[in-house]
Amino acid sequence: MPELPEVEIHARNLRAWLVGRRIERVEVLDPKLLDDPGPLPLETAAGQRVEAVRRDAKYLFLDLEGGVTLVAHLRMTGRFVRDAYVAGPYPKFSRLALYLDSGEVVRFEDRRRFGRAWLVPAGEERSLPELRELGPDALLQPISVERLTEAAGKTRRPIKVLLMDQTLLGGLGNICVIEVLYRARIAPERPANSLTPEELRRLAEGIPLFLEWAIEAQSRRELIYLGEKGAENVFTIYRREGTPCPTCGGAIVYTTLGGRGTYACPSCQS
DNA sequence: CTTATCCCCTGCCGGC
DNA sequence: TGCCGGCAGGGGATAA
Repeated sequence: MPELPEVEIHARNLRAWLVGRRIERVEVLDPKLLDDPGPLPLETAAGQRVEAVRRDAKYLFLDLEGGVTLVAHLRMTGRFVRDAYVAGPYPKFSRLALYLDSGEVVRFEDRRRFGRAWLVPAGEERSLPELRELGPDALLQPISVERLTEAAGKTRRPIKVLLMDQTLLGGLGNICVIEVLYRARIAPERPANSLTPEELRRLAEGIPLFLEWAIEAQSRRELIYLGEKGAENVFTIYRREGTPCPTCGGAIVYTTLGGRGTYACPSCQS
């Protein structure tokens, strides 16, 4: 269930696998992937060489030589994998297959089928309705204290909900926000307009630092999403209800906020 | 306009 | 063991 760090790791993998390779054939294995259709049929990508792979927020972009870009979002359970070509049925949950001139296949797997892909003319990815209001990338264009202060001052929404709003800044999801708020010692339910200048400064500075850390931490082994077999929880408080806070030793508590599971240390975060 | 709730899907886990 | 509710790191649509 990827957020910016996991999507960034995907971008690095895809860059190594795809740049300079030609996509010989495109096979859409689950039409649900195209439920919200883009301007061009995905199969148009066939025969084209991959020039670059980019990431913006939680979106991936494959720039192809023919002046088109394949845009993908992993949603909750999507992932790209690479295999040597073998004949026979696809592994379960395969939604898209890109056959490469190297004899390899890059597949998109997605258990819950929320993932989406679109093909757009180069430079026009922002014309997709979903990307039209997307805010600046949380890592590549870190939010300034001034902009965060301005946005926070305008709303009583909990700060956790505000930070997950992709129109303010793109890339943070449930885990990132939980961990960033813990590091900044701010309670998730605090109304955004109640934060002090010092707290807003800690937050703005802490976001890119956490993202860098999370990318590094999760690059160290194979990327397996939490909840799947073999997953390792590298995070400090996420999914650690009842375990001792590493700072004060008190118990981490679980609540819900905006319909999402939330973890916090009530004595360290206020 | 903002904010809260529901929905899309499927698998897994814990409790009974 | 079997069933069932609850939950899951996404975002959009809809209702208030």
